[in-house]
Amino acid sequence: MTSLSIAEAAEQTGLTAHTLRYYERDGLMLRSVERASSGHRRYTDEDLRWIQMVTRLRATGMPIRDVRRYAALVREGDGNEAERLDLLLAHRQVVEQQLAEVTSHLRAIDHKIALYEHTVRPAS
Amino acid sequence: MTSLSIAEAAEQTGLTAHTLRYYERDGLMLRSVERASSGHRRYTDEDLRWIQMVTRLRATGMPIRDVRRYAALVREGDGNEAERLDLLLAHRQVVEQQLAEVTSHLRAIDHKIALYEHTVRPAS
DNA sequence: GCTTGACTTGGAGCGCACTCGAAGGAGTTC
DNA sequence: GAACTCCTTCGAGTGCGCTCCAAGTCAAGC
Repeated sequence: MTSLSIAEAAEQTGLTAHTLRYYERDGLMLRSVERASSGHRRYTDEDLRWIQMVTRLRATGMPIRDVRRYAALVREGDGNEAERLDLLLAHRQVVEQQLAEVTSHLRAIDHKIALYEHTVRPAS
Repeated sequence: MTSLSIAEAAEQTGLTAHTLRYYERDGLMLRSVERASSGHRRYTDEDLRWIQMVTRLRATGMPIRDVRRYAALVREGDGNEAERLDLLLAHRQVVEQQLAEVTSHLRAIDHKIALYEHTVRPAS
């Protein structure tokens, strides 16, 4: 099991060291990240996998507070899988709705683009 | 040609009156909205169509400052269609990339959901 | 003429998600 | 042992996009 410094974890996850510390103190991690004798953080593979999940939730627009709720459920351990599922399903629905909305707005913008392409290169 | 009060325009566009005023003072409108003798704003159909375009750009994640740039180009009048096209094409590319990213993250989340569904209802 | 309600302005405030700065400690390199 | 680098914490600052407030104006109804 490798364990990484915060800078290495930052590089691996694509987040900044600042953000990793921020996530930890904001309750988004499953537990406090382990420390070397120097007090420096040491990230395990498990930490990295969790951060990846957090990244996915964030990248799909889940607010920090909901990620925190989800983390709390996972932290509690077995028995609340139904709640976790509810949370993820609700999120999924929001995301799909947003995708549909953005897609439809994008189509309208595409129409505008087509008009401008006609104006700019009338031959086409 | 109808002309609407700010409250009516807000209802029509789905924005708040606050936001409509904010857009105007932040340079997102094509020109100052006309006023009744009382000083109250009167929105024309043209205003509403423009606000719809702004809404589409915003809903697809275009930052206010870019909407302002686009508004400035349209305000300038004929002759800069190529620039407007560039701006929209650049935006379009960003949006498509984001859609792809969100979609891929969502698929990963769906895997997680499938796992939980298995835990919660093992029979399925 | 008084009240009511919709509107006006300028400017302050807010929620979110970071992002950064200052001051200091530990470990490595010469 | 001095310099350098990487890390620590606490707390403040930033950028975005609204969102709201206070004080005032105007038109209509009673």
